[in-house]
Amino acid sequence: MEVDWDLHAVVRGCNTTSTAVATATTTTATTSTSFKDDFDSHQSWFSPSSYNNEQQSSHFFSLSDPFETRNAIEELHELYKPFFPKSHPLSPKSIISISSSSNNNIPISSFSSISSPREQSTTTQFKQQQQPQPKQQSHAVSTVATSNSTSANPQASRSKRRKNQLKRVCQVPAEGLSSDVWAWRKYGQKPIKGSPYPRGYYRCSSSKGCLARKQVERNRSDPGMFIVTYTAEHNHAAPTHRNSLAGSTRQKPLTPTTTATAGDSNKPSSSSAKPTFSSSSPATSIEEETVPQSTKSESRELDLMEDEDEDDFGLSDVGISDDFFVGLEEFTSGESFSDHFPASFGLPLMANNAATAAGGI
DNA sequence: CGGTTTTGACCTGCGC
DNA sequence: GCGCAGGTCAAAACCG
Repeated sequence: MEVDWDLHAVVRGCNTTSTAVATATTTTATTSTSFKDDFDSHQSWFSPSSYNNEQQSSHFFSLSDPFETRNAIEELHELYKPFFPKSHPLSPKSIISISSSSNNNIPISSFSSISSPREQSTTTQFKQQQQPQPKQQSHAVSTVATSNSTSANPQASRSKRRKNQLKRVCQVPAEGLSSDVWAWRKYGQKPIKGSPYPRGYYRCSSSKGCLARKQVERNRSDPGMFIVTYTAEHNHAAPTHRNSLAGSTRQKPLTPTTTATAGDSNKPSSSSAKPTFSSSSPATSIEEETVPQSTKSESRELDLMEDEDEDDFGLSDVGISDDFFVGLEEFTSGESFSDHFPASFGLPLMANNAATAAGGI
């Protein structure tokens, strides 16, 4: 369907620093739990072929390229930013906040400084491609920024789920997913119409009361990329460690699931995702694999983020405490983390979380 | 034992 | 008002 453009839009927002964004999307996030299979087969996920009309070189996003990794990570950071405490101004670059319906042009900030020329170029292209935006946006966008509207009451939230919810959409390479600091618990998965990949629904497991939610979906046009949509903010500091890994690893050797994804029911897919990857941590999946490389970039991002303004995204509503950041700083400052983890938050856990997040994949 | 993942069903929002 | 699709819930199974 028309979804594709949505994705593009999203991508654009994430990858680009530039502003124009947002036209995008509502349909944002797509998740897929079972990417693993795909990943295995796809070495070049990062290749933004979709971005550049598929003309671009496949390595555009190759892990080997520092820039690319960095980008991915950056994106992640950005995503999280919104959910971070005020103390950390985040740069919105990759995040597309969906705010009022009518806003087609959301200024995205300044992350550009970091972005490599390449990115920009791609971005531009995107814009062009995306221009035609169907009405969907209108509704997607409709989600307003009332930050937590849903949050306080689960019930309430449910009723208004689609209505006024602040969503931040970002496209991230598998790597990026891994960089999620938060612990996410998957509570659902659904096949999305028009998309071969299922969307995974995650909620923050760090705190019971936390309303933060995340949707992970694979980018149809670029299987290597994931579209992550964040809803609501964390009302607590980032977890220092994951609650437990129990169940996280769930591997079913077979996980034939993946196959399904394509279009039909994607249910099974979710299961496959993690296990298969086998990388280091169970929970993690795809993401982990990539993570290591991105490390530095992430730490870097943190710095950047601080400089950035949340306001651009209206992130101010985040309810995270400063403590959270403090902790982050420590991590980031520590070489150990920075070297090994992207850092989105410099937390090792990320990997786990991300994995889950990723989608479970 | 505690937490996560999976999965089907239910509920709600949205478009027509 | 109806139908579709998305989002969430809850039970069962699984894992460390």
